[in-house]
Amino acid sequence: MIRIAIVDDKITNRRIVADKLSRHPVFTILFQASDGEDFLSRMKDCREDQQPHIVLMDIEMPNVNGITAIATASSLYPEIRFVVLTIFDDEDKIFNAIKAGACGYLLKEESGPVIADMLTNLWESGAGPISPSIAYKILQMVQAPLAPASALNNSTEIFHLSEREKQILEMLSQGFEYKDIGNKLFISANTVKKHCINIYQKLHVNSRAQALRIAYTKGLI
Amino acid sequence: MIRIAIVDDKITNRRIVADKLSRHPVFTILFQASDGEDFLSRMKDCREDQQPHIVLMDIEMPNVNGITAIATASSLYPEIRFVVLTIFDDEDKIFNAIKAGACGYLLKEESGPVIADMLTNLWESGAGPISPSIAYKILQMVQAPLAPASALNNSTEIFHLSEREKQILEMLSQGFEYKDIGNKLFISANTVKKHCINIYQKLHVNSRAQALRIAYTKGLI
DNA sequence: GCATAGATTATCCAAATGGATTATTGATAT
DNA sequence: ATATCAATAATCCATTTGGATAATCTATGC
Repeated sequence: MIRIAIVDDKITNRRIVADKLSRHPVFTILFQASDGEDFLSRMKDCREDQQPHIVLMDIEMPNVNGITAIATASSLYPEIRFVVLTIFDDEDKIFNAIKAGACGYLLKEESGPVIADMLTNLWESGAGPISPSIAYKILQMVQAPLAPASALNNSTEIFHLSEREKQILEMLSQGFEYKDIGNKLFISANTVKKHCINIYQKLHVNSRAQALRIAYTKGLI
Repeated sequence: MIRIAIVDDKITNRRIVADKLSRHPVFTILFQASDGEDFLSRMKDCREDQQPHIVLMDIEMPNVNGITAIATASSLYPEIRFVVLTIFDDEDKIFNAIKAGACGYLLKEESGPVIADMLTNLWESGAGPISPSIAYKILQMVQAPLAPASALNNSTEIFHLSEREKQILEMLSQGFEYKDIGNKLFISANTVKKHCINIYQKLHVNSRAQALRIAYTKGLI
């Protein structure tokens, strides 16, 4: 039984996909979420043995978009496979999603059997649904470690951290505590703390260790 | 003025190197340490603007050996350059030191001018002293990301973490707190905490964030 | 000009963390 | 058989952290 979660801001879209999947008895629709924010908060109070195996995620959504949601959740829940659900084949967005941690993508208008086939294949063999053109771009990215920060290291932007916040996250990763950072930056420890809490909110986590996990695994530092 | 620290368990060795360097007015011998343990503890109460620029480190030492000391300190103090001081050209040990974060090595019997030249060059151009055969091994390591955990990922061993400790460090990195980990492993949160404190001692740090930095940057997880 | 966002600071409070210490058990090694 | 080590657990205590809330000040943009 493959547990699925569907994240899309349009209820009709969610229903269409859910319908397609419900014809196949291997799938259970665990829950549906209306945006990235909603999804992340549902994941937080989700028992670990009841987490989805696969999450189908729309990209364009209010509050927290699909890219950011995948970037956050794929760090926090490394077991879960994230598949982007798109209407059209927007290579750049999908490419960003892959970098954020998605394992592939599906077109919404794909037929029920095709979707079911792709997802069971993902479940059984671990191979995510990826088009040849995207696959080639990824290959290039991996084969060119010479390429500067540009390709791999600009994930900071998708979390919308301010310069000050990036700076403080960096210092957190170096093991400094509030008052150390305050001393170095000539600001109060209270301010540092406030920045940290803001950072956690942007990363949708609630501890330093979780923030650092995202920072390290997504190359924010 | 280049600030130097010398770490060697034999006082005569330290004195010889210190003498060679003191003939060149660019160098200041900041301090000497008698082993890795001693070195790390001196670093802890070392004002940041008074840290050494370059550390000359022997490998074979009691308490904490040079490899472990470099692995720890190069994570905690990324600005500092570590140069291994060896008597003979033991490729394997040097290679391990490079993996741990050393930027090169020097033979102890090298003449004063040669050592001075190597170190000023390191200081000015960033190029550490490395022999061609070691350089080749490093090239292979970088060019073969296919190679499994063997080459890059077995740094766990140099910190002598027990299986349980590795397991708990892993869970710490996932952002779990004491009681979560206790629940998952069916042990008390107090025990988890005890393990953590033992881990910190082995990594020579005193906070979770610092331990995670070492874990991430040295591939322990 | 006014709205908005970022940076700054503070206070109160509950919870988590780090450190020191002690003790028991089981396995391993000398 | 005895010493050592790893894992387990508890207690006490000081410090650090996370969260909520409120306020001020400065750019920046419309």
